[in-house]
Amino acid sequence: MPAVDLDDLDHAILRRLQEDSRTIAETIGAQVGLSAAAVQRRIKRLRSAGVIAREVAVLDPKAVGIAMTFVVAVEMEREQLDVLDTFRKQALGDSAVQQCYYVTGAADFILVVQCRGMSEFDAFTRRMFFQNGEVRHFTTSVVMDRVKVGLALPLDSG
Amino acid sequence: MPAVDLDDLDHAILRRLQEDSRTIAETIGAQVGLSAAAVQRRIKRLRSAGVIAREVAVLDPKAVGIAMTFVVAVEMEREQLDVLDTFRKQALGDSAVQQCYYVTGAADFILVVQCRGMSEFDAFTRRMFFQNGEVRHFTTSVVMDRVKVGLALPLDSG
DNA sequence: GTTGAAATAGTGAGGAA
DNA sequence: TTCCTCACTATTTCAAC
Repeated sequence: MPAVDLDDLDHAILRRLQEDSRTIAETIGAQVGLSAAAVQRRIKRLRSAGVIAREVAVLDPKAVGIAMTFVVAVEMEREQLDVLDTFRKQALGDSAVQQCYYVTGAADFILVVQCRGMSEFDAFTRRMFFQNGEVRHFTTSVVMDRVKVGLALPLDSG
Repeated sequence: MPAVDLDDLDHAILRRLQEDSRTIAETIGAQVGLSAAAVQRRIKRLRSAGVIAREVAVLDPKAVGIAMTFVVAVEMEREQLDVLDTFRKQALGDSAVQQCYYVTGAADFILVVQCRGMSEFDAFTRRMFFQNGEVRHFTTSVVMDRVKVGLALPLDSG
């Protein structure tokens, strides 16, 4: 559902909720100059309109033993619909795959992969790439620093 | 603070909260076999221990007019500490940059960029790459399908 | 230490002026 | 919009395991 018209107050509310979805309506209202009830009304509307797709907890990777992040560019053997779809489903079903994008350019897919260590990533490459006859090539980038990680979207005009 | 020991109940709770942080304690308790109060206590502990880093609203890109996603691999002119740090700060401060990873391999940085359209991305490349004398090269992949997008981490052993 | 039950406090939802 | 009330959820307390 595209094209939901949002005013500056909605933007301000969404900006806050993208930072911390647990911020109570009263606090948001004080910041944007609205009553708590009005803020709640707008949030409810944003939720039912699908602007707020979901509200999730973001975990600290180190705290749950996820030591390593990888960015993998995957090139498929043939760009056939069924081949691509199969890979898509495989990525969706694999818990190590945090993100998967189907892209133009040299690569067909770009994955963000989370693992506890190298051996786990090794097992991942085996089941995801080597076992799959349709993967021509993949290049791995080991993440040394997660400089900026989030799903927040820019709400400003520029 | 790494190394927080979590039992299977914590894992189950976290799995649920990674899906939907608004799930009430009673529902989680019914699923994992715990009272609402016990679940609430564990969630509080997970928050203060930093295992739950944050709780955020995830917006629908289309609903807020973000039509395009790009994955950009950036290669810097020189791998000097100050050059890398400057770029890091620039990425952190730019709202179009949703994610930024400092990586090994051919590229130095990999960015996930959100824009309303091509012209906005064009403006982004100008201010981020062309204006910066230290960027040697960058390759852009246009995202055609966001197959899997999230920040959920695998909590299973394998 | 953790747990469940009950009581208290806090937050959200809906209506009326 | 503000205010008020009601329902729901979270948090604390306490006794027991």
